[in-house]
Amino acid sequence: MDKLEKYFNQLSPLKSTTWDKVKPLFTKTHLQKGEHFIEQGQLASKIGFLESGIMRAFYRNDEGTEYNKHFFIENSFVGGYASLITGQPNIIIQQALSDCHLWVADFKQLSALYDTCPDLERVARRIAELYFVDKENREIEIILLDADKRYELFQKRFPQLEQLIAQYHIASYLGITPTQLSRIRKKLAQR
Amino acid sequence: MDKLEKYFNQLSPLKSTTWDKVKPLFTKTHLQKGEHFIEQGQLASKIGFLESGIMRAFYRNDEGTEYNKHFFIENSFVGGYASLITGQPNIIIQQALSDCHLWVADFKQLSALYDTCPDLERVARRIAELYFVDKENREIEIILLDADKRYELFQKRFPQLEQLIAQYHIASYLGITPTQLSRIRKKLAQR
DNA sequence: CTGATTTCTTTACCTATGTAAATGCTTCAC
DNA sequence: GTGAAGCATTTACATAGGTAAAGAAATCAG
Repeated sequence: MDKLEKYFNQLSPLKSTTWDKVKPLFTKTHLQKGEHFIEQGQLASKIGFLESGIMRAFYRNDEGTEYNKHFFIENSFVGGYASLITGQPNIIIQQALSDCHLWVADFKQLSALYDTCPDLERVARRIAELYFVDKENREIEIILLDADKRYELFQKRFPQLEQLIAQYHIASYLGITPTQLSRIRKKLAQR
Repeated sequence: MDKLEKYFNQLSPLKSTTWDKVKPLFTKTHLQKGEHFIEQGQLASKIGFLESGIMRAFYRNDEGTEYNKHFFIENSFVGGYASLITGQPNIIIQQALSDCHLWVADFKQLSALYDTCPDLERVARRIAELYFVDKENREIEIILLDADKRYELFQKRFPQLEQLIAQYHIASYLGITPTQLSRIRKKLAQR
């Protein structure tokens, strides 16, 4: 769990006494390819730190249309963040796209430490802030860039990923159909 | 500045000693219709609380295409949030769409209080978290809903706004052209 | 009130992307 | 290695939405 400690510390240094309280809350977990970390409709309760593997977060509407909101690679937090924060039922499914190793903690226990460990709450604040900035950029990309450009951005942002996951997952992340992604790939290959 | 105090407190209660430190950082400001609160390219330094009026946050790319990311109505924070957080130059312009009354503070002075006032940092955390949830929902809407549905959502979310601002601002918020919005309005009127 | 300016709508045409179905191509279990 | 299942590509057609320009309506300055 060195990776987790490093991740925390680069956001904002944690006192060792805080880390001593945080550490025991996390237990090692394994997810097999295809398994879900969190389901739609339930209240989120746990937070995970992805040490290795690939996961996706996706939304599925009533008609069964899926949209891949995000891919997680190593050194990312997973969990129904919005549900944890708002206490509303979770609407985002998270699934392992490969075998995954995670450290998992109960979010209530973790956030209960905010009262006595302001340095931990600071980390939480920074995470929320950075997540927001991330989303803001993505929003602009979605609105202002066409799918060709978003595809190129995806390739830059997740260089390794394209080889490891299915095309239709990438298409869903880009907000288009596999058909359209195939057309785009053809066009780019011809240049 | 009662509204500001109320706003803080409903996110997470502030100690009165904290409020005593926060309050003097804010000074009253007026923006005329059309004035900018923050420009593209500069480092954000101030944060404002919109007491009355309407503002918009928009992105403008190299070709001059604008995208209205957000409308602010009374009781909202304005300011180059991403720039304040990351220290990178601001890319989002914020402009008054009507005469506006704001309370404005220097963000560095405000965030410097986090060290001594954990209750203030908690408010900051909650704001960041809620902003994130907001963006997450908007992302899903943009990808999965067509413009007709997004328009109806806009009308529900900002009931008063449609009368007060130009159609092309709404179109830009929806990520479409005024032409398309006009078509949608025509279609909806015929039902 | 009147002319000028801005905004909204309409039209004609074009492009990106969706849908559905057929065809290949991989991969994986056995 | 072989067959089945899943995946990617292609094709034909349909639709949402863009662009440009013109016309209609609303707003504003004097």
